[in-house]
Amino acid sequence: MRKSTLEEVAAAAGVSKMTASRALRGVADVSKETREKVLLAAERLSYVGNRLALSLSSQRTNLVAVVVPSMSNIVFPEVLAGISAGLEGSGMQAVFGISDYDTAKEHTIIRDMLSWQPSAIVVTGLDQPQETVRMLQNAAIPVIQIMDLDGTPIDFNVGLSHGKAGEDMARALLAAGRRRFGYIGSALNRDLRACKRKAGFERVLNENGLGFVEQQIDDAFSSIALGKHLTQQMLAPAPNLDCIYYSNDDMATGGLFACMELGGSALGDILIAGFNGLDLALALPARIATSRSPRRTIGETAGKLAREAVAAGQPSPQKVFSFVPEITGVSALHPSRL
Amino acid sequence: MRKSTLEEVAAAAGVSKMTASRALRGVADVSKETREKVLLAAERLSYVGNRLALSLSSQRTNLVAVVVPSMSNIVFPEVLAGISAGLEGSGMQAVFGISDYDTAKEHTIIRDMLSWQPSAIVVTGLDQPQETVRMLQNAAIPVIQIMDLDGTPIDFNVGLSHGKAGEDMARALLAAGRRRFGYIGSALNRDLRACKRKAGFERVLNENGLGFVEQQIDDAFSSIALGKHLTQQMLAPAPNLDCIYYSNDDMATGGLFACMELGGSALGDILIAGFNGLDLALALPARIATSRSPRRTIGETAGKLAREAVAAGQPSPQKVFSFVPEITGVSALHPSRL
DNA sequence: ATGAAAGCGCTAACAT
DNA sequence: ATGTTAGCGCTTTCAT
Repeated sequence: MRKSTLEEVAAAAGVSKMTASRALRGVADVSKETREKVLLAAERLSYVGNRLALSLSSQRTNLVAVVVPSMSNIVFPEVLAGISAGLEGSGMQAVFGISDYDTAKEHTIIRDMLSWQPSAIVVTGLDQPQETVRMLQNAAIPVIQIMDLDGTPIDFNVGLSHGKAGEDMARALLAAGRRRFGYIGSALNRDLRACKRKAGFERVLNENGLGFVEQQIDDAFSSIALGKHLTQQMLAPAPNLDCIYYSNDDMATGGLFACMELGGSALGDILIAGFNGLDLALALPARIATSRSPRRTIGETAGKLAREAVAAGQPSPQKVFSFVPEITGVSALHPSRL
Repeated sequence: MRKSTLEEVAAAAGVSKMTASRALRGVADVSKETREKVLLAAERLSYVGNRLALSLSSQRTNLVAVVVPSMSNIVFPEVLAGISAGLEGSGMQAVFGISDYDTAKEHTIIRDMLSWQPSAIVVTGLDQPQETVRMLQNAAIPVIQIMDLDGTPIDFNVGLSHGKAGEDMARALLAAGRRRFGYIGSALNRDLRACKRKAGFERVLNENGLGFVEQQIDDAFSSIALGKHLTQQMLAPAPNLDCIYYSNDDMATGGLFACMELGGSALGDILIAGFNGLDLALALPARIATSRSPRRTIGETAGKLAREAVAAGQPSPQKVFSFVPEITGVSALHPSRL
């Protein structure tokens, strides 16, 4: 069965293409009778409009392009769900691409997405290579950079400072009496935001005459299993640690599981600290420290920005939307160790 | 800065639109000199082709529409990543939509996606309402229904039988000596596949003269926190159970955490059984039973099917791709209770 | 190897 | 309230 066109619907309804178009779109100045005739014809032919033609003709799309680095932990899916929610009711459609934390791939994906003439584009982070930035600037649409705040935005910026998140966590842990820190991370060469958190954390340690006593860093992407494995490696020689800072909650959860299996002092004495405030982390049977990243809200804000920037005569005057993650689960050192 | 068009590139290169088009696409019969002139001009104008025009003109898109019910646990993001991977290198682009387990919303989303004239469409499940099925059939493109196998597919079908998954898990648990079962689930009115698993499980229990001793079912969507909460509710009166079957691994993980906090007999004696085989479930500090759904593979298979159905002269002759989830973590009942 | 003409399906702008 | 004309930016087809 061939797809039917507006022309066929119009013919079936005995009106012109234009009248059929207006009736279908619910535009003013179509008599009730005519509208019903057209709607009926469309129904009978199971007509589905062709957005390619619509958008080409009207010079506008309802598309928002979104590029995220990964789908393998729950953080970015939540951002995407937030964007979808922020767009809901606006008639706009998010189109997603996954860069796998690869800047070359990201460039290609952005290029492909731009070729669909989206009305706005959301990209993750502020550290795109120059040629990607140039391409985004040339696109002449609102560019919304999300998650990170540490850098120079092209246009709109919604996120948090990961450097500061690391600093804040370090300060909170120091205030709780922690002094002997380990660090466990992964894929730091690709996950720049995890890097910035680590750098911020280390900055504060250094200011206090401290540093990481132990480090375990792996090239693979973060996962619970990897966090568990690296923690086992770190704790095997029974180092004198009272806290381990992880690159994120997945890794930290693995760390907690490792401690639970080791039992004894590992569990009680070493505070596990992560980042994200995943639902998982909050439901864990033992407390871990974490900073809650407002990823859903970041998505929603980006979605709303996109619709405003497109719909209204004038886009939002506010360019930067800054969030500060809330720190939870920081417990004081066990009295016996003070 | 206005977006430049092919015409402008052609003018800048001193050739016709057609030649520029051929040069840009790398089509045969363009002299090397000319090609380079065009490429240079395109580069200078930072030309990005307009896919709307391309697709309208050529009557084909590189789009694969994908509709999933949710992004709030890791299962569907993994399916999406699989689809992206299965499409990689084909030049095709996946476009995602989220239905929130709402069939009306699903209908609208599918309609919207079809208006972009995708080359294939991937939808979750086999239980779309009739009018949605009709719309899909009228679209005259390959329809790939994923995840579920229990029902009548429109065209291609990639997934597993959830009824059978429930049956198999029940048999495995019975074989391990379990007899007193509880059930904990959520959103069963919307998550039809969880329903089918429960029904299959119950079927086998009934065949063996058994049934669920206790049930806790909530309307909210599944989450670790909800699984934990419902488990606490179920275990508060200390019922005599040796196994709890959960609607999925998120719920089951919450159940395990509840047991860990309760400690004592709850932890050792009650086997927690879920569904999906999440990485999380496999790294947990105590074993839970689960069936590993091959969600990534399902996604990849769907992606490959889409590209084959579109690219090749003839699409895959195989219409149904059936997977059987592997069951792990079923432990025998503690000897003292036999 | 290159170009000109026609048209994809729709809407904007301008009649009537 | 309805219709007509032109054109969105590209590719297809047919010339040359």
